[in-house]
Amino acid sequence: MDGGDIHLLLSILADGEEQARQLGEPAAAADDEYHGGGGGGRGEEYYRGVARQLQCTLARAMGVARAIEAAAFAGGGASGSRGTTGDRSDSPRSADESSGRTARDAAVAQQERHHDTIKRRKGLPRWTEKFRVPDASLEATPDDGFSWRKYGQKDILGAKFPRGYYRCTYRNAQGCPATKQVQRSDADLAVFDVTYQGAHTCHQKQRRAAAGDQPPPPPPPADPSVELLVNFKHGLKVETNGLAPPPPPPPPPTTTTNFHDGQHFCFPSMPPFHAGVGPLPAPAPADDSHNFSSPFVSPAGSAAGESYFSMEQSYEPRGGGGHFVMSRGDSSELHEVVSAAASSSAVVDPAAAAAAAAGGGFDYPLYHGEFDPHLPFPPLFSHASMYGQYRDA
DNA sequence: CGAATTTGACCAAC
DNA sequence: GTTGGTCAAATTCG
Repeated sequence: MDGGDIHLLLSILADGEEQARQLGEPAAAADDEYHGGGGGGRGEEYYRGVARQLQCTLARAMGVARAIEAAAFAGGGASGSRGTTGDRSDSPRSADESSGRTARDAAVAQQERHHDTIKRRKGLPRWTEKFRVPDASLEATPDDGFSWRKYGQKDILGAKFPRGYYRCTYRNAQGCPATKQVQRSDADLAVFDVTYQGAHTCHQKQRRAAAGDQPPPPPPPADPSVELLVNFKHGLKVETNGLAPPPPPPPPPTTTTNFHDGQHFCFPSMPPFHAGVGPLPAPAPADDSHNFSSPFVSPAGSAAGESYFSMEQSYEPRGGGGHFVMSRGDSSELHEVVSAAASSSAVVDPAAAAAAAAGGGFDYPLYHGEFDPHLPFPPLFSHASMYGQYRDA
């Protein structure tokens, strides 16, 4: 990792700080173009918007931080060759990333524990996000804006629902190593567990790549965060615009998953690992932050009323990496966890705290993250050989 | 017709 | 031996 990433991280954190500040002094920034709903003014929408924005920012920061961390610990040696098909050099995964959660998530966490033996593919960064959908009847899986191709499905021991395996659509075309596993929680049908592995190195437009509809909105404003905020506001309110496809009717299952029933959600699913790892033609930092914010808040994707995703993210610990949790309105808990993990996530601490404060009073989705200080970073470009298949290539 | 999904088989890690 | 993850042929979809 180089200073560049640190720089990026600092930059992102600065954003977060600014956002946190906005939350602190709402009156001021509140109504640029949004005079809230009259009376109380900037009300919740505003706060939510900022809160989410902040969440996005933090997610980004985390992504960068992870990349940095990972790289820092990558020294080891990314071994060399790998077998043809399934090669998995992994390491036991222990810990259950579920700690410091709200009771309501306990169930979900429970499911998570089944993961005792998750096999991981080489040291690709891996993290989990949970999505809670308002309507459990929906079949769709969270759409992060990226295009995925399903390559497998498997029944998992202890889980009612099969786990779907996806890989980036552009794996062959661009050698993108990103993959994800989607599994619906049996404890809570409205919860989807999405485990991502490997960052996207492809250049797909995550915007609505999967959606296939809704034309990409206007060009991103100079300040992504502004757009974010604006979108949030729109999304949260106007949402059910004619634009969004009927939320209730469950869209075709899986595959090029679209979650537009869902909504705006900031999606840290693509931590900028590429920014600091591997010989990638790393995009400019500025670009990065851009990618983070704008894509996920498609106005059209807004969902119904109060229903929006609850997202939780966790970074798989390996041998007990630190972790932090941000949960709404429970700063005490947060503090505990945060402090407990301070050692390894110092970078995020301040931000997390801020976020905690910020989220304290909103429908702030639970946010949970973990770091893996020992994340090995194998040659990012081995994908070709690791999977190197797919007939049509 | 090409692309994406399905699904059983295969393989490697416990 | 069991389980999770991936492969790849067959099938379906657009």
